[in-house]
Amino acid sequence: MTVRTRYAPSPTGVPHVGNIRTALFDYLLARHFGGQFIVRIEDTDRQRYVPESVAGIAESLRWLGLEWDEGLDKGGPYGPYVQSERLTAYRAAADRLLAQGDAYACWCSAQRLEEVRAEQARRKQPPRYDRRCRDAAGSAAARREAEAEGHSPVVRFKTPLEGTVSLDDAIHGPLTFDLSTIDDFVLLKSDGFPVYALAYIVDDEAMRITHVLRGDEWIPSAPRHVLVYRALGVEIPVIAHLPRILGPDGAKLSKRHGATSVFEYREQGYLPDALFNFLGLIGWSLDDKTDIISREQFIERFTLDRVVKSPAVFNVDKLTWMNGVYIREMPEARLVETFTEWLDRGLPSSVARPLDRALVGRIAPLVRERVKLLSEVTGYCDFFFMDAVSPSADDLLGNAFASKPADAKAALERATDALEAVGAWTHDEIEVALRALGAQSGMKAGDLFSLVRVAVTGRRVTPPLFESMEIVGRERCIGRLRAAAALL
RNA sequence: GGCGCCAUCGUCUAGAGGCCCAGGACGCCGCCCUUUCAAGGCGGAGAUCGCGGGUUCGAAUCCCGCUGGCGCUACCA
Repeated sequence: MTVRTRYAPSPTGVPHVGNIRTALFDYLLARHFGGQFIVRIEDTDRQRYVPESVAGIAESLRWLGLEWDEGLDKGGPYGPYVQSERLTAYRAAADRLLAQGDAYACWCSAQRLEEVRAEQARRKQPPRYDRRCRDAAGSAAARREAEAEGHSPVVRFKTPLEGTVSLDDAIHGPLTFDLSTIDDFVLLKSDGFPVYALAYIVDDEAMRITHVLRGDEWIPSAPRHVLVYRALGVEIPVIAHLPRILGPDGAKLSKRHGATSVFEYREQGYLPDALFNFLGLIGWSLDDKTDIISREQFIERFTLDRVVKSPAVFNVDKLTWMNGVYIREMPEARLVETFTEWLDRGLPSSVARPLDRALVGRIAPLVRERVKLLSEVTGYCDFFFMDAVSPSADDLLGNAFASKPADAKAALERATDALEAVGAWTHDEIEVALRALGAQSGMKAGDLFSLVRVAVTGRRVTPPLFESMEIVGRERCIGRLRAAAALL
């Protein structure tokens, strides 16, 4: 039997990293066993439906490199892969349950349901449907009211009153629930749309899904699902409830903790490879020491039995570190391409486009090991691209010259002279000249260098100075040195 | 209120009775390298394995109880 997993998001907003981690595990499990990874849209909640988010889901999956085999824009043999287009199947399943006596029509109004719950709350009873429509008399009465008010019925599952239900979770092991705590839940809403518990089971069967992965907030409703599987005569797939991803305070990861959307991470300059690796390590591990893991390795090694039960806090610092690792390990050509993209976005419009790739190619080696986020690239190398820089006097003087600007000005002038005299404009020659100047003028080398650094780059923190100067070129360096001297 | 899930350094985790007075990684702190910042190297602090009982010659690992955190309790997923 081939393994078929599915990622079944609700199109209600932007793709959340917690959600996408489930997709990642679905993907890995399917690939590990050489099976199929399917994406199905669960748009049965018409209130929360956001049409544009379907495209966002596809985009985030593609960006992360979670290529699917069926669904979304790909179609496939078991389509449609959108629940709103499968309504007849749910209706048919509901009718079957109705005919079998496993379900019944409930005519109670939303208002009555609310009143019942309020009353139960008042009495400190667990809020639950009171099963008024479960028997003929109650149903008939409710129906008269409903028809007077003009509202349609829902279909409810007729939950057995006593006994237990169990399921064997692939991660949590056996889970058992008391039927007396489960009420008669809704299967089909009055608008004709199914509720999750009916829709996913019908679809998973139709689509031959073998493994269901979802967040463990679903555990409490799992027994209902077992009831539906049985009533429908559907074989229960492997069910795995994944540990959730939390914010630093232990609560559900949300906006107030920082970025939650996959796109926000992309915007901040995280690499898909890094996010893939990081997310793959939330709730799963390869062994006791490996944390940089290639996609191939993930696929080769991923199994459900190494998924942990406990929830995990999303540790952005580690993601950021990991992103730096991936940037450092990126092949040269791809690095240049990536840096060029980010520079194109980040550099002021005064810099001529298209950007000089050869130049980026010379800069990249100097910058790659200092960058943790791609969004930082521009800040490290804008001065290579600009005609002039505009350092502040304070930055120029730093601590060393704070009280003696005249000395700084003199040093800048002497540096200008020394650099004009340099033979070949290479970083070695530049360094020799500047060191000689430092030694003969009695300045600390570091003080002189940082003065020159700010003058040439406009910044206090930069890639290595001499290599940078070599790339910036003699003309521009000397011009910037003069401009800086004039500033003091 | 009811039901449920979870519980090893701040964080992610390794650990499936002796290899563990608990290993790795991020972060943090030192030192080295060094023209800034990184990267890199070396070292360090950091977990009475939530608590209390058992079982066992021996428990982070098995059992029971407790506590804490979190979740569910919708015609949302």
